[in-house]
Amino acid sequence: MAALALNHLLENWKIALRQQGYRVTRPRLQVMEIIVSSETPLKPQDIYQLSLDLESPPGIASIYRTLEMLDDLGLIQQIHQPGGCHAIWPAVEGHKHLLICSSCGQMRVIEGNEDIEDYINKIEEQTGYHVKDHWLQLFGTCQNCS
Amino acid sequence: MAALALNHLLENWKIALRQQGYRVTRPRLQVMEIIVSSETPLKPQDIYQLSLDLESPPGIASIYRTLEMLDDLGLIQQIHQPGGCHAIWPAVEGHKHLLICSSCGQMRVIEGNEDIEDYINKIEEQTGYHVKDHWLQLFGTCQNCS
DNA sequence: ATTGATAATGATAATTATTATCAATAAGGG
DNA sequence: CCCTTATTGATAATAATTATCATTATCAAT
Repeated sequence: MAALALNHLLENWKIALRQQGYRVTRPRLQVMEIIVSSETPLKPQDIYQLSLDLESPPGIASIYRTLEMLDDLGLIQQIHQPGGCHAIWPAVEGHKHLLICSSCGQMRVIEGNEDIEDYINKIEEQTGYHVKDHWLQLFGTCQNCS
Repeated sequence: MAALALNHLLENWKIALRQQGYRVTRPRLQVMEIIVSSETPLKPQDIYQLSLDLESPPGIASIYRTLEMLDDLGLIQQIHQPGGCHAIWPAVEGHKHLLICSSCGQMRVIEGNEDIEDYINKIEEQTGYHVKDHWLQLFGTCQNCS
């Protein structure tokens, strides 16, 4: 991330904190700087390890508290990666997609579709990435629950 | 899941175990039955709780060991749900999608696209679900790593 | 069907991750 | 520069997962 955009994001976060009545403290700033400076998604323990290089690192509890605050403010989001979640389901063949009811938890597996392939091809052209796999999950309400 | 399809899946799993030299034991059967009978994705502790209703429930360690085995055999997959992962990233506005390099971990945020909307509309018609949100993540190799 | 080699189990200790507690500290309005 | 009180750090408590090891049970070979 470019340093300018990075500082801009950090300034916006500080403003958001003050607007919601949160104090801008050194431990919070340390955690926020680590997050916005990172090229990759970080877990709480990742942040803790990185913070140990600082002169006066925050306590582990403050890291969790800061993450909870940032989440409440909608300033961070979860990233779902292979190995990251512990809920399991029988494996399905090929590129099926998942449809989950937010109300009752029921899950349906639906056929993958070429519509997505077109989209992925476009992204590969635009970014130079070679896409090998994709996950699509849809969240909503099933007929029973609506 | 219909009882017939359920039993068929379980039989296939037992065959897969034997083919790979794993023994088919009672604790493994108990865990596998709970998984294939479930309407919703289950976490290890969910399975443990459900197993306590059985006459002679497996030990917690056997549940984790069975899950590891099923994962090695490719018979189960992880399901990613809200609150399930702990990796975080600055929140993005709107329906952006994620492009993650499997090699270096670098992540890019890309614009959501109407191509996906068409696909979702089709799914809503087919299933009767009302889709409120979606996640799309693409995994591959960035230009640097390829 | 019985035996025997050994994979697998159960019980539990150890480890790791997260949350709760509370006296001491520091942010920021007045 | 105070004063109020939100926040912190240290650590205890809780929860989840993994490791250990003597005992048990599977299943191939007889």
